[in-house]
Amino acid sequence: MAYRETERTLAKKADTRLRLLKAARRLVQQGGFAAASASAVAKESGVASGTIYRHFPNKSELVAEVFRYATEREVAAVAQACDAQDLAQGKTAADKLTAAVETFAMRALLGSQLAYGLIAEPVDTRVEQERLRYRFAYAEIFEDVIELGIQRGEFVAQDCQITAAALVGMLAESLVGPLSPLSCSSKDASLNKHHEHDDLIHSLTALVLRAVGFTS
Amino acid sequence: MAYRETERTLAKKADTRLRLLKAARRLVQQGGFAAASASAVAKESGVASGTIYRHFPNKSELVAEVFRYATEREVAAVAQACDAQDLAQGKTAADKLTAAVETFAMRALLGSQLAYGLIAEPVDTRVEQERLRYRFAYAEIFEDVIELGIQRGEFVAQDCQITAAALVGMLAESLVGPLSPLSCSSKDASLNKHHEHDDLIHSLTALVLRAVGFTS
DNA sequence: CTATGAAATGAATCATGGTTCACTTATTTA
DNA sequence: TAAATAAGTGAACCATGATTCATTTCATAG
Repeated sequence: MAYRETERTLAKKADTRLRLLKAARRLVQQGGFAAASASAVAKESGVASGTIYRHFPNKSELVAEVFRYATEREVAAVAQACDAQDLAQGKTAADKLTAAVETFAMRALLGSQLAYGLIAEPVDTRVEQERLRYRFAYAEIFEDVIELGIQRGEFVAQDCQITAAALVGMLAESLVGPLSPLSCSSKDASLNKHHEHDDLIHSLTALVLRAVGFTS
Repeated sequence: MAYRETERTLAKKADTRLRLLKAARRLVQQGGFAAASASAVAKESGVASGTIYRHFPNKSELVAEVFRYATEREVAAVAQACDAQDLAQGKTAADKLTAAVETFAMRALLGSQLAYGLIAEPVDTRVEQERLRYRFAYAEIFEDVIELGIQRGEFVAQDCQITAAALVGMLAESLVGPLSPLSCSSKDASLNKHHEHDDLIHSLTALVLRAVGFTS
């Protein structure tokens, strides 16, 4: 015999795989999923196009993994912001919901290209599956908070699932959808951006609180 | 000289063009825009694929025209439902908004494949432009009603544009989005469909009224 | 050094679906 | 009927981008 996988070779393989994923992510962050063609990913990570298929069964799986990874970060951030509003410290369900919306919105506004990719950009069926989970994940966070708010008498009684889905759609449309102030936005050079962002976020939190029937 | 366009030839030409549009629409209603490939449209309307290009500069324009036509019907229906709630007859802005939401929702639920195509299905850039107008058109209807409601003291003061966009996203997501009760829906055979539809619509109207800060 | 298994290469190939165009058919007027 | 003009045809063509695979390079162990 004469060959066996060793730590070193294994590490190198893992490294190449990771390089591919990171290159793809970089491309998505810059130009959306459309910019992450197989050859572009290969070039960006400094390997040949065929190499992709040594590490992934097909391009969709590579992209799906990028999507999943990016997604988990986003959802985790929102969940964390939500959990950080500790009821024991006198915080309310409304505080939790507000934190969730603010976090979602802030992150979407800052990484707008990524947000567009995750939320709105046309993707193939395989990746659309991941997006489905992604939206469900958000909806579940909202659902839990809304349920909590109802139990605590902060929010009006309602079908939490429908409201949660509606909130996801609401945020998606107003933050990255075609009607978003961003995509419609003029030429301004990020001077008033902060103001605009803050205004938008305030409007959205107010809107969401009203939607769940929060009565201050 | 020896040839001139006459009424008959002109009519025949218009007829073929119309046949193409109708065939395309039929395909979209059944299987979304994905089902309306050039050759499918040609086959469905009983002509050769090349004929399409005698009547449209390219496929996108044909599809865009189908989209625009379908869209105008939808928007008109909502606008009309809205206008039908005559303030002089003691109706309120809330009545108008409710009618708009109900109409939007009902139509989306009944023609779900078309709704999916108009609202959510991935389409090419040219058609995406039409979708932009489509969403704007809805948003404008909502915006006007919200403004009216604020003036009349029915709704809370708010940024009407943001709310309007958010409402569009809300309806889109809960009616045809991946989280829609429909796409998640089980196997049920349209027996309880009506109930489900009604429940969903009631939830949505209530949600929307809360969102605009309507206080009954 | 050499045999062996795996990773990398990248030009060639495939798949999909829109678009072209040389040619045929239809309609109209002299 | 002939000339003129336009509509219709559909196989060939093209563009895009994923995928394959014969070949080469690399790492390991005897």
